[in-house]
Amino acid sequence: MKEVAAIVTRKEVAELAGVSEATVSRVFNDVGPMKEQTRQRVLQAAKTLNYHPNAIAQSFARRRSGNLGVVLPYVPKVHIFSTYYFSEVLSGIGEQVKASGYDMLLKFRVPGEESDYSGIFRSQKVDACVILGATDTPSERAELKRLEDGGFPFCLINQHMSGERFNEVDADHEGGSYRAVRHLLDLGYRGIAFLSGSPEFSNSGDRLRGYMRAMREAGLLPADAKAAGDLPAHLYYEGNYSRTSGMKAASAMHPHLSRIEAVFASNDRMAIGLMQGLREYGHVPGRDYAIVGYDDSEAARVTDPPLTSVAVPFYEMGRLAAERVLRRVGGGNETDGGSESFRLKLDTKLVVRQSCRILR
Amino acid sequence: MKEVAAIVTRKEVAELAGVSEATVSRVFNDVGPMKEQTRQRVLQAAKTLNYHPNAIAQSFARRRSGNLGVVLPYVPKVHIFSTYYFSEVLSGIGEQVKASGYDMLLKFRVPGEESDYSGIFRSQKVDACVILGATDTPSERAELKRLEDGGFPFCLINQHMSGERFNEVDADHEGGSYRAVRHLLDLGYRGIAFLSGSPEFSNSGDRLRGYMRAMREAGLLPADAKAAGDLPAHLYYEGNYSRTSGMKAASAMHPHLSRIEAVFASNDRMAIGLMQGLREYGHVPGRDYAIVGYDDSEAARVTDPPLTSVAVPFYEMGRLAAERVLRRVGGGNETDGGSESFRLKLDTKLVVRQSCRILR
DNA sequence: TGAGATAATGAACGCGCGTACATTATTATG
DNA sequence: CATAATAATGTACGCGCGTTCATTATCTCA
Repeated sequence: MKEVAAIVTRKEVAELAGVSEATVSRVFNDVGPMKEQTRQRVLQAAKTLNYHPNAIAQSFARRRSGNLGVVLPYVPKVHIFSTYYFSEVLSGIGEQVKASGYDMLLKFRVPGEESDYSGIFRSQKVDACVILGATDTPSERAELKRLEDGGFPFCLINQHMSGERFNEVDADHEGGSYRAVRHLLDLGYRGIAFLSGSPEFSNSGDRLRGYMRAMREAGLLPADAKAAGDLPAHLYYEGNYSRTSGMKAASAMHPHLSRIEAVFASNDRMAIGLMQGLREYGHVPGRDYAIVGYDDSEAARVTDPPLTSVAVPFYEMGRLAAERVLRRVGGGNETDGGSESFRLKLDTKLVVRQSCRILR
Repeated sequence: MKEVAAIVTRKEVAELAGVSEATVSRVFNDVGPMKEQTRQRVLQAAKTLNYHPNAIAQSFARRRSGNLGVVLPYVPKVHIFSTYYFSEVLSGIGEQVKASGYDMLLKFRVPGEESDYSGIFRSQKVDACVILGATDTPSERAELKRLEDGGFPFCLINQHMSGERFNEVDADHEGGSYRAVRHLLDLGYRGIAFLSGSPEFSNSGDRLRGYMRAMREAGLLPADAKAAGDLPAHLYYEGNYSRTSGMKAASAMHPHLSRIEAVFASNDRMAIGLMQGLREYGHVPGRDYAIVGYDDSEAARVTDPPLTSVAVPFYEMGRLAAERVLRRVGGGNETDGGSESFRLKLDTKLVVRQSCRILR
């Protein structure tokens, strides 16, 4: 390895081209009137010297970093990028960031630590941010309020905070959930259990709401049933969206299998874990019970049997969040017309595969 | 949304604390002798004003960005983060970046565009970079040579460029491949086909080499067989690491099924696609033929039957690449001892599941 | 040809830090 | 108590840009 090569500045370009530094700057920023001859001279000198403007100096002078921050929850040793939700959203964000001429700066946030959001903003290293994995807790709400009060552009993905005016991109989880359970009902299933994810995520509540709405309409729940606590114990289980928590749920579900004909799981991973766990009790999906997952991840396609699942457009959610928030900072080609918060809710869709046979 | 809040600089902190700006700087950087009383006064003033140093100004003054660049290939609309290899490596990089107090800046590189590597370096926006998805083509080699010549610290992952002194973190794909095929041989299989990935990746060549070594040693190939061209046509297929290319390979393989007892596929996705494709011809994996995948992705565990697969420590590869290259810039707690290039090759491991029964 | 208007370019300085060198304050020693 | 040494702090400036305002060059018109 050799010494780091000398950095070429606009000063050297100016000298070689026989112009001032301001002219070099003007040429590179396409600013003001410029004689074509001068312009060519500068560009030629820059090419000769292999000059690239120093991005840090530019950011500093412009008071704009050119970075879109993406805030991810940090859990040690967890392969966060390998989680379907995160990977799809990030892919969508990446697409938009590239299209908008921004760079994507990842920030890992340790859950529970304070001031991380505010610090992200105040250090000026990102112009805006998109937040994944936010939870609806009082301290996190307070931090987000601080960000909002400071006028810093950000957007939550897949996490609704009712009563706040935060920018959000979400999906119709209630609707997706409802359709999944209606599908099971239409196939003749009545004893339909629900495997929930962690309740601090708004989307877990949405899924539960959709499940309960469908069950109430089918007369399988009392008309005033509103919360998980109103469900019969044998119909409600909870995991943390991981496959292993799905396997654990299988153990909990095992004593009640005679009363359960179908299961609606809050994501594919838990559905898969549940299927694996129940198979150990000789209970075969698609034959002995029906199962619907959520997310329509790649894995849903390769299980045995392939999983009926609710498709959520995570990629598009990521892309839209990035697009909208970058518009707020004037990073794109247009400036957003107003300063009102934006709330988008994208449609979900049921993808039917072989995990649910016609029962009756 | 409100106006962006006024940014507090060290000037305001200095005024409130009754010291000079240099003292504020010293306190925040823990530099030089400092009276404890003065230090507390400064910290209190900073807290009162909610001061955070401006990261861009710091980077500029320090001539160091604090960013580790991660270069990813950009293919429009491809959900790159959802690919097992990328997601695992990125998770490992993320872990190390967090531990080293760096930020992770993603750069998408359009394959075929020139000067992207050099521009990344010259814009000074990253202090070092880790490159994923590099290919062994003359133009890309030339670009990497330019980076190396400029003394810019970078590291290739999973891509060996023979004859160069680039920093590399790789895995023993030849060994993993060899063990996979030996496993099939030990189970009694003789007609073992190979489904290769794209040949511009060095690791595709490694897998092929391992396959061929095992087959030669078993007397199933001539002693001088060295390249794909030396293989019988019915034993060699090529895909591009995607599941759909695996399904396509099933069609190509179908006419030769009577001569194929087992398949070694270059990654799990192609293995899965192949299994799905062959199942459409009534050919059932684990019963009618054996199959071994590569990567040991999550999907390998949920297929029917669960896939025997070679586990590659992508996460650890990412983590080590980041660690090593950040050491080069003095980003970690230690400075690397020398300026020699580093080359790491991590072990792979065969994980046996139910896709290969004992044949004879 | 001269004056006025417009185009093109240069000089100067700020952005918010880090730090070298200068200055001041404090402590130790004879 | 005076001097020397050391600790603590301040002044000034650079980092490489973007851009305002001043200056110079060029063009148009009477």
